[in-house]
Amino acid sequence: MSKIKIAIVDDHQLFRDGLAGLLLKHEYFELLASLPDGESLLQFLEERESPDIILLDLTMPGLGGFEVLKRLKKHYKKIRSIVISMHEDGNYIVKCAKAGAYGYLLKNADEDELLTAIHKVYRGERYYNDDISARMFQNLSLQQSIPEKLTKREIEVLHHLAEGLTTKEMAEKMFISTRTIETHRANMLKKLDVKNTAELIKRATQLHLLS
Amino acid sequence: MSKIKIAIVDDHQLFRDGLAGLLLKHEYFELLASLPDGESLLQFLEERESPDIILLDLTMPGLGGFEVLKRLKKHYKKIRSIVISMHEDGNYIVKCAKAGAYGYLLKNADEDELLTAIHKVYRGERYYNDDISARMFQNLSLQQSIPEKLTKREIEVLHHLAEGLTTKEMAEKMFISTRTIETHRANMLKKLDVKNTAELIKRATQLHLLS
DNA sequence: TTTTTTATCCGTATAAATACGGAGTAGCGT
DNA sequence: ACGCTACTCCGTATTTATACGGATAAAAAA
Repeated sequence: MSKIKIAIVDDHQLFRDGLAGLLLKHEYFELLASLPDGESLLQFLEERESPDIILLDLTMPGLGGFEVLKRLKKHYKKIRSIVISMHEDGNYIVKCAKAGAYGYLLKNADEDELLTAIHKVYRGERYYNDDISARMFQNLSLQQSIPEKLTKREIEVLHHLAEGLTTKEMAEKMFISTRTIETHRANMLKKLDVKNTAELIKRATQLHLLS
Repeated sequence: MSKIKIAIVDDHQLFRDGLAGLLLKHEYFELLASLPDGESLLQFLEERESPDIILLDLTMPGLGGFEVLKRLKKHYKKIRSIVISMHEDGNYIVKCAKAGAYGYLLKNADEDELLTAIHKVYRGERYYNDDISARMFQNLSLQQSIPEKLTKREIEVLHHLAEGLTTKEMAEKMFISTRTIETHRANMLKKLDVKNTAELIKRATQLHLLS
């Protein structure tokens, strides 16, 4: 029975070493490469043999994890990636799934979970544990609740709102009529399906519109 | 010259192994123990020799990192802890510093940074990199802006506010007068030093009062 | 070129929030 | 026992937000 060929891509050596140490303990894995960034991976893939699975960090200097996922999806369809990331936010998880990731683990996943994920993905299945799935669904549910995006001006008003400005103060600051501000506010309430400004600010925070 | 005696405490074996592998590469470190939780550490300290430095995770089942820090501060004054955590939030960093941590690293710290931290802390200095320090100061700055805590009732009103309820609706839901709600709202505006409800919700979110 | 979207502004009206002041009572801390 | 805090509720007033409807013009998309 052939070994599962794996490559690790993570800019933190500490973490790569830990992963490598674990993988080397199991004889049905073959560690092809342990690489510090996306560029190294792409170069490796051009010159050497392809792994079955890539264990991929997201936040790396230069070519980031998302970009790597997209390139793999486009040019190396047979390679399946499992993202191993610090980010728990549903945004990241959804973005990874869309970019072609076969699985998503947090960096605090334990050995059993990692092994399970690798085997499932190797078989062509997806791996997302219950917690990760819940975050993904919660994020998708949040995104679904926005039928429409906010416009540039609305975003600007939103930021001023969050700073505590009144409609009158915003109008003065933006050199437009209070009525215009009123319209922008009303439109945002409708778009984000909220009752008032308090709920608007909360929803906007959840949707990362106030960063 | 004696070796620096180190213990690792982290519930994730992957991470412990990575750390251990790195430490064993350097001959001026002596790895006394690699332990999965706080209870194991305390037991180890009772029966075996004390390390100079503990590399300590925060989020562990059973006895958590904060509790461990406090116990160490109280009973093992000579042992210095460096927290190594996933949490980037200033709240955690400040809480660790207060609980007695000598240093704080994120789990994505690289080898050089880890070594620097260990050496500095071994000399009795603190180790917080620029980014960690900035988050700490930002958090302290936020906390300083609250001269007073919110009361139980105020928190309850705050949550309802964030759900979009009006003063009238909250009064009905909480079986109290609208005037009472008005007083709670006014008090919160004063306590958190904000101008209106929009800014209140934003500030409350920053202060993690709406989790 | 046409249609849609975005940004602008209006009249009129009601609801809600904020602000100034005040007060009584129960529970908690010293 | 006393003082303080938290919670309760009030009168009066102004400011602000929200809601219903409407409109024009420029820019972008189809």
